[in-house]
Amino acid sequence: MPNSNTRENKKAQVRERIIAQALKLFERQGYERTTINEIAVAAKISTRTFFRYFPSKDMVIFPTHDAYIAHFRHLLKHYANDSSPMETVSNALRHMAKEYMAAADEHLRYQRIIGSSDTLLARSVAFDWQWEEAIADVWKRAYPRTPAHDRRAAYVAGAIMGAVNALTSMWYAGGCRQNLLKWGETTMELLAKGIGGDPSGKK
Amino acid sequence: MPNSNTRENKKAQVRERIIAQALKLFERQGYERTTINEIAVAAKISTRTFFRYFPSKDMVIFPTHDAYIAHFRHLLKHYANDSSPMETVSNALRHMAKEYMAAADEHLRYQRIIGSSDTLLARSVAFDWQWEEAIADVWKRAYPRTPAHDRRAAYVAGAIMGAVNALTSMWYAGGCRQNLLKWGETTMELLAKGIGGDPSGKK
DNA sequence: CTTTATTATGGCACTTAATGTCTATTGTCA
DNA sequence: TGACAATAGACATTAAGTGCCATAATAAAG
Repeated sequence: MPNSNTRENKKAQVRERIIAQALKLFERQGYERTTINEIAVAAKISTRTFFRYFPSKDMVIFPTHDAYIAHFRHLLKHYANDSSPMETVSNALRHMAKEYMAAADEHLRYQRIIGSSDTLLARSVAFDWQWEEAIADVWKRAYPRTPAHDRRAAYVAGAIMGAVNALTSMWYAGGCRQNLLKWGETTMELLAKGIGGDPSGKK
Repeated sequence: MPNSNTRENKKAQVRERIIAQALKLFERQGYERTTINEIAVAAKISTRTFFRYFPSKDMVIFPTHDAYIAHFRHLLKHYANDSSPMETVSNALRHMAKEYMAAADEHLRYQRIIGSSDTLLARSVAFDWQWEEAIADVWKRAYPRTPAHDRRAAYVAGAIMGAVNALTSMWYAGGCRQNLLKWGETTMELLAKGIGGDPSGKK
């Protein structure tokens, strides 16, 4: 008997099976109309076991979000020595945009499910706050820690993430076919130069 | 027999009673640990009747949000003839900031409850999208309807709402004691001039 | 290879949110 | 007053989520 079927291996398999079956069901019949029991049957486990792998139904959809945020924080660190906070964040976002475009199909699949349920939509926003926090930290590290600077860091991070969210939701709406990277650069440029101007003439 | 105690009147009374009792319970023992049954008992109705007044537990907290958004849209219309979209939105937000400060206690009360529950926190963000949409509409109306302009409208609205959210959440965190209006003006100025600059020297 | 300790799983009962159905009540109007 | 529609309550049901205990699978030790 080979050691290959060790406990962790098996657990990972079950986990993947739950996710795969759940996504299939969500796509076919909608998130709300899929019961945990159905998922359990499809994944050949008991409903009780489902809750040993995921704390709730919605968390089947967000298993990788923490990893994404960690990755983003890592990128911010990598670009930390760039000329300005704005450059650091821009470069990290550029990097993420490329990766998102490379895995567009998978992102689109998840986003279709999330977009079809108010519950999931609301949950997904909660994750965005962590991105915002990561961006704010860049500004906080770049300037002396005064209340005014910290406030500014929060405004700036909020504005960037607000724009990025608007950006990505349009990208998703268009089936991830547009050039996210280009849109992102336009957006960051807009934020850097100020949003008050008149766009006529250019573009 | 006076028309005063008509059906609608009675319904409104029950509705207010539910809200008042629910808020009291939420504050005392937390949102999650308060059951609908407890609310029903406190409001002297059956649990079934609760759901005739509110579609779900969380909607007891957001009964006025739609009204706020309608009010905001009205203000945007009122300032629509200002020199630029940015001015229109700034003025409307200034107006809202003053009103928020005037009713700080009530806002703080609600925010305390919302902030204590992930569910409510996630839900409240869903309402913000409507504000964002209203802002985007101002830009869309101001410029010819091309995809590029519409995208720009979405970025700008996202950035403004992102910054405003960061702003208000700090205001709430500080117990609504700071000058929201002043913070708001600083923020809008920052967005207008561009967030890429170096804040050193000023402030 | 057998025994023992550890850990995952399944079954069961229970709580709570939410919804449908049926019945009783209560205002409203002729 | 009596008929009608709106409203509330009681009861049953589905589904999410949790605690508890018995058991099956696995790893470690003898």
